[in-house]
Amino acid sequence: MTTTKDIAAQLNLSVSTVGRALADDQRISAETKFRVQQAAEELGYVGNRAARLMRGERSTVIGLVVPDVGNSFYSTVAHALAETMNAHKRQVMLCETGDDRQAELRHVRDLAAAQVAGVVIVPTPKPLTAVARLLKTMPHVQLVRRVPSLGPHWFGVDDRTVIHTATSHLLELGHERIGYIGGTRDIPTATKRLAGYSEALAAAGLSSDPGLVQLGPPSSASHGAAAVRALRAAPDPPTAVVAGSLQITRGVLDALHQDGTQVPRQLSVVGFGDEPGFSWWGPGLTTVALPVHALATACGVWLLHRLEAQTGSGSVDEPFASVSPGTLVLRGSTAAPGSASGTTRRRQKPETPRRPPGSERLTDLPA
Amino acid sequence: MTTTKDIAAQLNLSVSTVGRALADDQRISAETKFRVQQAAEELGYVGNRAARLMRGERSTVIGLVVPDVGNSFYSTVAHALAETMNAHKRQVMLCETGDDRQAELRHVRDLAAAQVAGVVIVPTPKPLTAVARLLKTMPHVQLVRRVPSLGPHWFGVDDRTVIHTATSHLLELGHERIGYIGGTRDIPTATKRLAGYSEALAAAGLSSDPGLVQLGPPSSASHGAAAVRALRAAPDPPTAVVAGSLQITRGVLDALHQDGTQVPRQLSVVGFGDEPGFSWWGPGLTTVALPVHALATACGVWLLHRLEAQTGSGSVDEPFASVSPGTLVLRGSTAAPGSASGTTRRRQKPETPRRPPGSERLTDLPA
DNA sequence: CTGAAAGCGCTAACAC
DNA sequence: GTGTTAGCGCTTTCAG
Repeated sequence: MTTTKDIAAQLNLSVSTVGRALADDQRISAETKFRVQQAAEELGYVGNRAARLMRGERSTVIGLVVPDVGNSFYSTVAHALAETMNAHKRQVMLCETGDDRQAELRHVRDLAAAQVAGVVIVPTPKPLTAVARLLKTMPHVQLVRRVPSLGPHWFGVDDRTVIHTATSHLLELGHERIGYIGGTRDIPTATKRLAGYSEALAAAGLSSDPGLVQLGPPSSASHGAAAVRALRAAPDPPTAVVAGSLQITRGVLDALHQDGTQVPRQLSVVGFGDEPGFSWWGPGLTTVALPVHALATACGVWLLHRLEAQTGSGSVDEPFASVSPGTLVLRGSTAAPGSASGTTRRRQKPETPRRPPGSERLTDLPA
Repeated sequence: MTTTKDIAAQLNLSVSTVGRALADDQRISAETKFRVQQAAEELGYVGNRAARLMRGERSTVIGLVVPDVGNSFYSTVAHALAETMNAHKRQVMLCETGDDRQAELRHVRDLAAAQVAGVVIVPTPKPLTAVARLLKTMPHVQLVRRVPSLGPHWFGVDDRTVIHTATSHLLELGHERIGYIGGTRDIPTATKRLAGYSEALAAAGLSSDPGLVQLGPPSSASHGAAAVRALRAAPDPPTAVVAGSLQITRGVLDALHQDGTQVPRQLSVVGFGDEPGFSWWGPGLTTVALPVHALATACGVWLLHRLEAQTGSGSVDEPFASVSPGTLVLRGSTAAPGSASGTTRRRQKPETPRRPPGSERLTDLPA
């Protein structure tokens, strides 16, 4: 590795002159600057970030802590953040927790050791207290999931409303036995979603039947598959189901496809999140689309703003939270229970598409 | 930020004693060690990586340079690598190029400045020469795409064979007019894939009709959509198409779904890569599955091995290249041209699934 | 067993 | 316009 010293030696200059020349300092003669640039290029000089960091310069690295980038939800987040940070000459350090608290702690500790400028974190359900302590020492925002102990700054979706809307849609179609497949109650997000479901039922004057609720790991497609089969196999099966996470949706779709279940005739389905392929599934999946990319971008921009503001007057530290409503995308997987259309219509008959292309209806949710 | 100095002051010790205690050095008394550990915990001490780096310690960070993590192909790569590095207490720095050479250079320069231990890179089509120069100074491997100027180490798939097999499958079914939708020739990978297509045709004694080949940006779904529509609209349209990239496959599927094209009756389709959802598309997509996760993991493991070997005798630097064959997954989207089954069979009739679940045939390709 | 000192690469005072 | 010096936090001689 070439250093400023090397290039100083080669040109018979002092290191400081070289440093100043590279920093384009006013008081260095144009000629010296040129010679230095030349030599630097020639020797393949690359400034040493570690040294600069030690001198107190702020790092340009942002930590991103997510459960799993393999999950397309989080890969979208990673992409959006990388994009945003890239535009501001910053780097992203990728950390996967696999929803394991120990792994989360290790990563946050590493980020602290690396002196990162800031952190965007999708926390595990119940982070260790050490994580909270460490995060206090660096600017950070929570994304999607929100754990109060980690701080007030958060960007996410309105989970309660999202599932409420999904459930209400089915209620409006006339369904009375609506199943819900979601994450376990230890995850705050999952609790809110479950509440949205229950409240929608309550608002319609229906009592919620515990037999219609299946909770399990939210990041597991197999939970979704098993749960929808369990619901269908029950003595008094639901006429519709709401999926409470992206992976659960995947599992449900796979199971129904494999079992040859007729949707929406035998069962109406509302998904969570909108992925490439959800529109081709059976009659097209009615689902709640979430503005993941926009959310992550907003989160990144906010963090950047905070970092820059912090450099000046350190007063822009007021708690901030942002919620995005989802968007209900109406496709073919939902219909009135036992409806005529559901029984007579051939599912996905290619000659006569149910709707012309691009005619999907989008319904904005109330904030 | 607490430093060793702070904790030394608090305990009336010297920094060196504290350092040794934290490093669990032999010659420090158990009691002193304990007190130091205590104080460190209490003050929330986190070792400063930058300082250690300056002392010549190797970084634990690995750079990952990809076109776009939003692309599920690369998000799988990122996941696999994060997982692998995580298991070895290493971090991953995520860099997106968007297939832009300037962005690629900036990122590689940043990685060099950060003194990363190694780099896994999916290079842009024609990297700037500065990128090659920089990469020479650090251990690196190319992934998927291969550019000779960047070095000999590479992990990828056998692109030629993959598309050759896809094409041969259609030829065996009796197709004679087979379209190919791929990436432009400036991308090495795309060139090899095109060669696989041409060679398969040649081997069957068919001359390749330039009108059946549509080249464009490989990461653009809209290219795939436009291309398949163009092929179908041509005076003498193909009876089958092969898609030459993941995003192209997505575009093709979307277009055919929107247009209500009957697959495989009107057109047989072979995809590239296997994604969640490809099995539900229409009659199920016949496609070439690629072992992306395994490939990226192998790549990561190799790099780790190299890094550790390098510490000892620096002789394990022999060129290495690994190719993985794909796996042809046979589903419903391919059939003989104008075949009886294609014309009479109802597409994806749910009551009687074409095949029982899990009965997809997998065909291993020859290496 | 512990302390003092040097130095990694860089920059910001402080000379001249 | 350029050189000298000091010090960021840590490890690692070399002395006690």
